[in-house]
Amino acid sequence: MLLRIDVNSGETLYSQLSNQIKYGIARGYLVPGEDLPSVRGLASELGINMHTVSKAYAMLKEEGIIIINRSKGVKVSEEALISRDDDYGKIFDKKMTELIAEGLCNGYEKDQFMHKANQLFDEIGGK
Amino acid sequence: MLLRIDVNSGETLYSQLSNQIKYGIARGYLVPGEDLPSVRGLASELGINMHTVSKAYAMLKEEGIIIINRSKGVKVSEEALISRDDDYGKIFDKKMTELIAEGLCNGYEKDQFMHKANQLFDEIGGK
DNA sequence: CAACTGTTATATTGTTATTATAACAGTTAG
DNA sequence: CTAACTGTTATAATAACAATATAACAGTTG
Repeated sequence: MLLRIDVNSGETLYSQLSNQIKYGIARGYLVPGEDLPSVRGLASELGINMHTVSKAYAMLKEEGIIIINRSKGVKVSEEALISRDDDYGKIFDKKMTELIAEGLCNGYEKDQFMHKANQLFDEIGGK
Repeated sequence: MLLRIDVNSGETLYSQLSNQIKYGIARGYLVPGEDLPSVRGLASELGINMHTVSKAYAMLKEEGIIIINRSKGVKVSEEALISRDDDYGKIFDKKMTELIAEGLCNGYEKDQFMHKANQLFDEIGGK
């Protein structure tokens, strides 16, 4: 899977990486069990520091999305698409509430929100 | 409207403020045309610095959500709930795509996403 | 043993967040 | 007119964070 980062996006590099990997899994570009590049390999490929990649991986590991083995490497968790963390519910609620509130302040009513969600799910290929 | 900030949340103070004001508008706690506290007043009330409040207000002004008058003060824009910024469409798409991808990685399928969105819209009182 | 894994440690640089003062310019009430 | 209020601008200090750079450590594998 192709990963790209933009140093001028305002978003931190590790956050960009983390988000793109999540998107890749959601989209099916990355499948559970699949190996991910090594921290050194990916850092070299992207032209960034090893620790920046390591931090992105650590965050994904914290969410249970990837599995890190100290000597074997990194792979997508077999349960990457399965609900497992109850604490995530609150985080998800907060994020969605923020998106809804901000959307409403920009003229996105419920109908439009739902329509856009449908559209994006279709693009991603979610069930 | 009651505003609260948490210095240990990880989220920046100005971002917390901005999000809460957006939520207040979406929820109807703040109505278009309504006056907002002065930068000094709100800073004092919250126990934070004037410039932190000013930054939050500047961001909301940038989004067209509030109106700032150098000598009269700050109020919610009359068009706070009306679509006006075409550039926001891309930002909204990106944010929702991130939420969908992350949700899928945590076991939130389309059905659950839609159900949660419906529920939160009901709570907020969106049409 | 050599080459690879992720991890840990230490240090440096640059940016951002937050606070602190102070001054400026426009508006409004007394 | 003055005093008290607006937001804005400037400058500075501190702390935290992001990113980089080296280096070493401890497992695993060919």
